[in-house]
Amino acid sequence: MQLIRSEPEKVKDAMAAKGETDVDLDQLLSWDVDWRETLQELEQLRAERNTASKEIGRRKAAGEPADELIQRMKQVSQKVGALEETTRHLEQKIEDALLRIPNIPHPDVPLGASEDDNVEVKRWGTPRSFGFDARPHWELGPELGIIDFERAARVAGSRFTILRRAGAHLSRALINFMLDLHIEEHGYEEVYPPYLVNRESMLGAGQLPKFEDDAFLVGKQDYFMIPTAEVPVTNMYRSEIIPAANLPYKFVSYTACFRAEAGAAGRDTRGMIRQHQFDKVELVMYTIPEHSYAALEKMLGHAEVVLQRLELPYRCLIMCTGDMGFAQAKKYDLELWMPSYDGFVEISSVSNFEDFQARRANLRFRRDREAKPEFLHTLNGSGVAVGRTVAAIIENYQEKDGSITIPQALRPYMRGQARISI
RNA sequence: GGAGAGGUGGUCGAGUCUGGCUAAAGGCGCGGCACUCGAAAUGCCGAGUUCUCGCAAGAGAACCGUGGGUUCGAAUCCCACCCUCUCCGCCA
Repeated sequence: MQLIRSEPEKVKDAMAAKGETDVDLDQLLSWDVDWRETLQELEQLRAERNTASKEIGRRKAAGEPADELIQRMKQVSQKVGALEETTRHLEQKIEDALLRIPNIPHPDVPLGASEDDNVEVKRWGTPRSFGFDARPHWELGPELGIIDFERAARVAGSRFTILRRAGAHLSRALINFMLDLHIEEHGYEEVYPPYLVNRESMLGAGQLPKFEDDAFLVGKQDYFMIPTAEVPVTNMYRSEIIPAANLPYKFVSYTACFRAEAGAAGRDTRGMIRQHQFDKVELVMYTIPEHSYAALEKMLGHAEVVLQRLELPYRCLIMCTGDMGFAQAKKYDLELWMPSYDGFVEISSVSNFEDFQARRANLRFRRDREAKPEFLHTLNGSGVAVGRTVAAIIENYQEKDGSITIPQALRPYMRGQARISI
């Protein structure tokens, strides 16, 4: 709010860059003025009431009459009540508007309206030339008996997958491989959080109020199924004040993720690219503000190592203002080469949220004992999405006879198995 | 699910019956100072958060799990909800 008061133009520019039109800033500013005016009046009346109440207490103790003062305070209290009502009303409107204002993009981020304006910053590996007709994972998987789409549809519906035998094993191997890599080589702490979270956590991570339709809401308890481990993990320290000496926190978390994919009807309907449920190994960091951009580059590197060890060709994009999302200040996407798409498919996105989530979730740190609490910065990145990696391995490592070679790095996690065949 | 107990500051813990003098005793922990060659022990002093007004010094308001209510006035009384603990039942 302070930023909006002092630099409304900057916020307006940011909203324009992200294509957000939800909030009328001038309206918001005028509510703010009203709020401060009524608040002043309210506080003055409360102060009056407080002193009078003390006086009443004193008089009663001394046996002096206080009826006339009490009568007067009745009036004052009534006014206080009315003013409290109006401030509360204004606060709610202001709060609601504030929650719908997007994060301000970092100055480095390219301006743009859509994914066409994203900038490719890196390409690693070369897509293999097969020398035969490469086939999609949604054919190879069922043929090998390692993916079962039909029965998944029977059991749950569309956009669900059943992995079987070597498919399930491959997925489990990937999870363990990624976790071990980030824990042992990159120094992350492993976290296994709840899959159901309360509304406050969704708000804190910036999923609400804007993206309520994308989440699954469970039961009458107001539990949301997590769309990513980012939600529980960035909320772990909600409303705590962390000593700066403890930072950065680096967490790696494997969870299933659940998404309604409400806006994606008809897209990626074949295969296991876009699912209501998928597995993901997620990286989350809490840093002090000066360190967050260096941490972003490091985290991006950590995600890249996964793909490099698996020897899967990928590219890295920096997302433009219009495509990067509501809560992020700067975001990279990693995209894997997917033969069936004859193109790249997102496998990881690594973002700096600066203090956007920290403000919502009230995540603070203290530089030293005397210092005032400040908001810290949060980052997260996929390290990486498991289901899509399974699909990419099947497609990129397929052989002419329809079998799948298992990447070297995964074999220790597959009891040495080198090939999946019928 | 049944029965009971409880949620107070960094932490432990009083205060709640009997509403006002309570930002809230006391202990521990923390910071500073004194004593000491240094340390321990001891003594003294100091530390909450958010918001509003103000250039500032400062003034004021709110906060005792959350939200309502009663009252001139609520940590304290009433209602609802959330959470924790103990016992019983059920359960992977």
